[in-house]
Amino acid sequence: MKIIPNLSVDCVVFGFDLTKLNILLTKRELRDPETDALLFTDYTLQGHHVLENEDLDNAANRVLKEKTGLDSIFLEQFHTFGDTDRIKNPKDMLWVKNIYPTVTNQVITVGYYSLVNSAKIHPDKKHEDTMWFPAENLPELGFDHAEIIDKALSCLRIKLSREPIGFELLPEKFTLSQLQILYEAVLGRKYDRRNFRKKITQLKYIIPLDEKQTGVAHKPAQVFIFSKDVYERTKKDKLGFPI
Amino acid sequence: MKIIPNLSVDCVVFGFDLTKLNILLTKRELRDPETDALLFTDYTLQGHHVLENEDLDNAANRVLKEKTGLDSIFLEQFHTFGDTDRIKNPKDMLWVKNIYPTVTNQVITVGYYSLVNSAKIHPDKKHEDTMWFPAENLPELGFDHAEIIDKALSCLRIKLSREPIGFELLPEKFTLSQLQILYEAVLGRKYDRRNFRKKITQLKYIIPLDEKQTGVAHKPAQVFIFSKDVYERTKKDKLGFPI
DNA sequence: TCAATAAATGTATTAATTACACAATGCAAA
DNA sequence: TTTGCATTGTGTAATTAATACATTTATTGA
Repeated sequence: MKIIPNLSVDCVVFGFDLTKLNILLTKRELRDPETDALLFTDYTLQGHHVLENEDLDNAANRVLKEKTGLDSIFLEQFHTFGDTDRIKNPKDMLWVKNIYPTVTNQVITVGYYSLVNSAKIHPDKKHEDTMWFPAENLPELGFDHAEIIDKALSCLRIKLSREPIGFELLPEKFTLSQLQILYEAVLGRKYDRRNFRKKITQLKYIIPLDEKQTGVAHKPAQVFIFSKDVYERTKKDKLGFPI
Repeated sequence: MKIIPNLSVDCVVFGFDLTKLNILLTKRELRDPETDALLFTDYTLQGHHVLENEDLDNAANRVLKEKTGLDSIFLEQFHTFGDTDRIKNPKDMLWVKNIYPTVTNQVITVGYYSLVNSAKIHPDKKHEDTMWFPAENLPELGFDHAEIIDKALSCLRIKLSREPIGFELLPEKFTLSQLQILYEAVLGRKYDRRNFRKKITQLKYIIPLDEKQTGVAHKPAQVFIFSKDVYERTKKDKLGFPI
């Protein structure tokens, strides 16, 4: 399959480990082709060129599948980055010249973000250079990926404050505290415990189970599930979080 | 300047005529190259391929300038359409074959919407095929432009409900009724007159002038202006730290 | 001067948001 | 077995925002 040289997708994979928001990044190294000396190392998003005759959304799904092993996860297109000087940093220009010498210097990239429960991505031999970083504390990034991540996060915030997509970041069964920590981590603010629970428990699509948390050294919490089904049917009762 | 054959921008130009929301469309005709018989006619958005070495945002601005004469108006990227079967309607395939025989059949297009006060676009000899249609009552559209318009409108609604961008659609001086009609037209719902005014008049960045509407056959309304300046400053105030 | 039109205005009701503190549970360590 | 620790689970009052609703006023044109 031939790539389309001037078009790529980049995926910002957000993960939540029940504590904080993380972003999946892949280590990039450039070595001198002659001396093998390490020229630089940094981290990048999961991206790849779109293939000829491939839908854009499929390209994003393919990249995710290849880089994380995950299939059919939440994926949302958020912005397309098309400045001609996107690749302007000397290290990036060097990298492109070495790795993709055939690629035009004007590549536009379509940004997607996806939401996964971090536990689902195991540290994998095949992808040992790919790992989670706290969204609050990212390493040095390549290309314009810092900008792409900023935009992804601000789009995610708007989306999360309007639609119940946070469950994509949680295990199927979760506690209300976990849900609250998730909202706080993504939206970057705190909520009052009782007010948060009051709001959540009046949503019919967040359903309490007859089941408790196990293996914790304190009072175990009740566990809940999110019903997409009930949500779709009752979309009228809206979820709105003031940011 | 050479075009990039697989990349275009399409602009959904929204206009408001103090009554309803309109969309600017350009008539498209295809005639048989031999008999000159009219094969079909419909309407399309303002779009064009991106040029080599042109920033995406610049391409959108260029298209607007070319098609409407307008410069530096509100322009917002909202979605990129990249399905391989975007052009699947027989009439569109025929059109591409006739008009752009060199263009690959896989073109992705980046959607922008822009907001203008309709009065600013005069019916112009140079662009007599370009005209306004009520957003509620559009003619037959080419390509996937109906889908693009739907998405543009839903993105505009989200944006308008979060940020004061409606003023881009109004003349500099406007009345509160005009503003209300605008919000109703875009968001597709009605507001109570007194409640709407109560809400608006407590915003510091919507400033009453010592001036009244003239030439109307009823009690003239007070006129207001929007101060982007005040808005930017008061927005920042919200981010202050409590002591 | 009258009719028509849209502007301007206030109050009461309901709903949503915010602020706030302590007892109960289960595990782990002593 | 007792005690300490960590976290869950809960209610009420105060504030703010959203909603519903009707009459008088200024201007133009007939």
